[in-house]
Formats: sequence, structure tokens, C-alpha cells
Amino acid sequence: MKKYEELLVSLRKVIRAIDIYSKKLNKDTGLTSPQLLVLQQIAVQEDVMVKEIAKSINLSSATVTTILDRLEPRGLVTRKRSTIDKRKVGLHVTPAGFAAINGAPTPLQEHFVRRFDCLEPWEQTQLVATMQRIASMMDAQDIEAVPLLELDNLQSLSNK
Amino acid sequence: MKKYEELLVSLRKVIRAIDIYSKKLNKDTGLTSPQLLVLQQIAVQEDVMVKEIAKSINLSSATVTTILDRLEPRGLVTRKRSTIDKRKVGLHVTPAGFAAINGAPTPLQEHFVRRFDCLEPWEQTQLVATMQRIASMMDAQDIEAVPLLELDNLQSLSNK
DNA sequence: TCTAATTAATTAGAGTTCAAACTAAACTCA
DNA sequence: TGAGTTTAGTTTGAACTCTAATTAATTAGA
Repeated sequence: MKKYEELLVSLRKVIRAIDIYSKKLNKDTGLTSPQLLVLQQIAVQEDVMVKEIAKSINLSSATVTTILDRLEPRGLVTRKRSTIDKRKVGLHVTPAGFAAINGAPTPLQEHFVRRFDCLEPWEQTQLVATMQRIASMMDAQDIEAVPLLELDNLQSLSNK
Repeated sequence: MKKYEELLVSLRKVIRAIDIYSKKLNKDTGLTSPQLLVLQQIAVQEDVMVKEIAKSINLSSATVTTILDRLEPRGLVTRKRSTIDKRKVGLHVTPAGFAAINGAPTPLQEHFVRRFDCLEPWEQTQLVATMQRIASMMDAQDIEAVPLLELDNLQSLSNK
């Protein structure tokens, strides 16, 4: 089995664990991980655009729209079209939305967070750095920017 | 921003990159990454059960079923109910299926694989080990097995 | 000014994914 | 043997996710 295939396998495990946790979260709290993530992001930014939310949590605008379509009728979020630029939609968390945020656990497994918190700071940093590196190696954006000739010099990518 | 949140962000990037690549693959070759992955797994194991495929690529049986529902009518895969144990379904790749496998690129971004291959062996190993560690930290199975008291001793988990 | 290009958000369409419910088959053990 | 349990696979229902197309609004350039 090739090494990158092993990487793919563990990646699949992580993706699956995240998905399964999201479904459990939904059963427990009525909110999935992506819904909670969107809600939390709107809370910290207030009157933020759909596009900005999409960017900050790495989803397409279309996906954020469908998530908002679920949050809005439940009264957790409001959409207000800007009067200055009518293409833009300002997002706001309602009091009920804040209550939901406060009542909810982390969007990532609590036990994962607990375990992560037990690690030495340098270990945490190393985990994050490796993940960021993999993300950057997969990022199509980077590809355009890096000529093939420089593919062996990947150091610069891991510091992005 | 908390460290595990940074981890979550890069994880989201990776998940997204994988999904986007899968869609691109589908446009180019008519097969998505999961479809290709299932096909490849059946090819190496031949006459394998749905459940075994599910386990080997970390998907639920239900998911594998729906993927097979797309592969079978396209003549890439056949399902044969076992005569010995009629609950079991044996999976087989057709010649057309083998042709599809041969014509397809890796189920992970080629440029990622290219970049990965450029790394020093120890770096590759380190990337894989970290990913496996994160996977194991997220795995609910592990949670039951590890008493809370031992949560600080995570070394053992990373060697799974 | 007025047309062409860009931008923001949404809609349409398709695939992936899971848990839970269901069906059918096989096993257990009394 | 036969009731209860387990196992394999599928179906159901719901959410997430993307690209591409669409709508509406703004901006840029001739």
C-alpha cells in the first residue's frame, strides 16, 4: 500500500468521524456541525455577507445559502438585504440563535478537543502545522501559483 | 483563535479540496472519487462483500450500496448473491470496469500525489503518522476503550 | 451615457453520506 | 424444532456539498 494511500485512508476516517459527529450533534441539539459553524461565525462578525462567511469557514456560497435556508425559518438567523448595495445580504444572529450557540458544544468532537488539549503545546502546534501543510498541498490555488519546476521546493507552501 | 479551531479550518480546506477534485474527476472521467475508490477496491479483492468494501474504505454499507447503485447500471460492476449464504452479495468488476480503472487517475489530486512524492521519505512518514494520529483521536471506537484517566497518555493511540 | 463585464446571492441538479428502519437469511440454544 | 437474536444488504429520509446557470445590481470603459 502506497504511503499516500495510507494518508487517504486516515483522511477518510477523519472525514467520516466528523460527519458522524455532526449527525449525533444534530440529534442532541438540533444543529449540525456546519449549521453551528455558520451560526458561530455570524455571531463573531455580525452583519456579515454570505460570501464572507463562506470564505471564513471554507464553503461555497451556495452551501452557505442552503444552510441559512435552514437556520432562518427556525428563527436563529436573519437576512437583511443591504440598502447601499442591494446585491449584498447582511446576516445577523437572533437572541434565539445566541441561546443555541451558548447551549451547544464544540462543532468538533468534545472528546477530540479534550484529547487535543491534553497534548503538549509543541505537539498541538505540530499537528496543526502538518494539517495546514496537507491543506496547502491540496489547494488548487497553490498549483497555479507554483511552476512545476519548483515543485520540489515545498517549504514555502507549508508556511502559508 | 484556538489551536484546535485552526486545525478544524485546515481540515475543512482538505475536505473541500477532496470534494472539489471529486467533482472535477467526475466531469473528466465520469467517475467520482468514491466511485473510483469502490471500483478499485473491488478489483483488488474480487468477489468481495459490500460490508468488506465499506470497511476497507471507511464508509457505511448504506453508502457503498448507493455507490454500487450507480456503478452497476453502467456495467462497471456486477452483484451476485451468494448461494451458500444468501444474505451476502459478491461484487465483481466487469471488463468495462477494469478499463475505467486503467483510464482513471488517482482518486486523490494528482498534483497532491506529485508533491507528496517529492518529499523526503521521513517527511512522508511524518505526514501519514500525524494524520493517523488525528484519525485515532477522533475515532469514537477508541473513546470507549480508553478510560478518562488515561487521556493524557495518548502515545499508544498514535501507533494504532 | 450606455453597454459589457463583474459581483452577490440564489436556484437547479447531482452525488455523497449517515442513522434508522426494514427485509431476508442464518444462527443459537433451550 | 422453533423463538429470539444476529447479520447482510437495502431503503428511507435528511443534510451537506459542489458546479453551473440564473437573477439582480453595480462598476468600468468606450
